[in-house]
Amino acid sequence: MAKIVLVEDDDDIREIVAYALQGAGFEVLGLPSGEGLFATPPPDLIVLDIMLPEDDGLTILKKIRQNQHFNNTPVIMLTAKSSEYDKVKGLDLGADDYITKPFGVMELISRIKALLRRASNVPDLLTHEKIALDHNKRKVTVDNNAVSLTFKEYELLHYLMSNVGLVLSRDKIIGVVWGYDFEGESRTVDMHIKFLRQKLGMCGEHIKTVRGVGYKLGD
Amino acid sequence: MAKIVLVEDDDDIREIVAYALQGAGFEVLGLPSGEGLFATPPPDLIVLDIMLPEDDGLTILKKIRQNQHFNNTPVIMLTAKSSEYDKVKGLDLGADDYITKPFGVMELISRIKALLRRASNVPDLLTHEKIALDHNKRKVTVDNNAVSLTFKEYELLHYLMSNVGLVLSRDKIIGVVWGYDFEGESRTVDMHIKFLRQKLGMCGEHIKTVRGVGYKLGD
DNA sequence: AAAAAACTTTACACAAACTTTACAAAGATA
DNA sequence: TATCTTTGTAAAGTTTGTGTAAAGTTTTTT
Repeated sequence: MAKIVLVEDDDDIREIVAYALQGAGFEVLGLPSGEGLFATPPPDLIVLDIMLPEDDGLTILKKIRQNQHFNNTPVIMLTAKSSEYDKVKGLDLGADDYITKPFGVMELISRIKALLRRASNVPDLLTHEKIALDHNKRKVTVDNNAVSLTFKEYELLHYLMSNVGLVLSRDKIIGVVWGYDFEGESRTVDMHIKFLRQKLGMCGEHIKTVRGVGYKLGD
Repeated sequence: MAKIVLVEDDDDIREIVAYALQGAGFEVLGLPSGEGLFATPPPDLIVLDIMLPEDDGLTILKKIRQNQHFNNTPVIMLTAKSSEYDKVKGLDLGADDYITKPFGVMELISRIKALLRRASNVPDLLTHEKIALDHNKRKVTVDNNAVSLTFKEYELLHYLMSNVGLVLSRDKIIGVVWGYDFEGESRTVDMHIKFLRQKLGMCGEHIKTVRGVGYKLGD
């Protein structure tokens, strides 16, 4: 079962949460401070109180992100302040999620599970017909042959493969791939579709034109 | 963070080294003699001057190794004499490493880190193609020939080798290798990639540029 | 204090990636 | 069929990102 380290200075809260997490099937190590956090092998996830006596939570988070062995460990920040500032600051430093006190234990558990799923080194793999896309490696293969794509081509294919069967309008595509501030109206999207179709070889024909609207993959 | 006790009689040296270690993120307790060493819980590591007024360093080391609570604590010996005799004697008694004065502070820090890593039983041998990286010894070889890397070059290569095949964005690289508070936006990362590629010789080409994103090793 | 090493910045060349233009082809409308 | 609209595509034009030399700065060593 997944190992979780819980850093929380308040003894009562720590005990209660630890108990609940154990009840949910996790292996829990509760720590009253960040001390000793790095003394053991990295857990699968860290729950970190933002308000700690010595080193505050953000400092510990920073250390986690700078540590070679811990920097990939997902972190959920626990905070009493719900002010936008703390949220943003925590997220920027690399917290994967945050939750404000008082929080329901069920909510914490479901967020932990979501995060574990997301972070579990199950490679982010999308496939359609003979096309495979590995998002961690940013690598695409057709029938097991590597295909080399440029930045925009890759982003475009990733968007298509994330929405197989759905029609994606030019506007949406431009928004997602080019960014919503993109201006020039022209054949740019079409061009990239063409390049993609070309590079995907016989799989290129799976990208279908929906006249008057946009494009879609499959179906 | 790791607690370190520094036993050194010279006030100046003690202050300077303690300051440097604190700057490196360690919690440091400086002692002018071995007295009081056993009064507190064992630290994560002890730096011990071999030349001390009363009990000399070797005697203290002996006591450390005989003490039930301290005998597993890693010890680095600090010595002015570089004679073989002292080295061997120190090592035989159970010092885990030694370093002769005058020493570079960076060297001390990296040896401390290596020792802490070694003591925390984190396995650390990374290889990729003909590149081998021994994280405990902090040594890199290409096709069994030692390659001498600077601090940042090493950190960068270590990060790459810890994530073979995965694309690492400049942001991530900066975060891990330079620290999240690094500011300057420039060609710094590229420069270090260049140096690395150069030093790795024919293996340099395994570091691949992923245009618009960052770099990756292999695949 | 001087010298060396490590690291960072600047500046610019160049190739890759991206965009536009212009027109051809295909589909829709009447 | 004639006409209008939308999409495909080749080729030319523009922008952007990366590589790298060289100079500048900081840190470490002598």
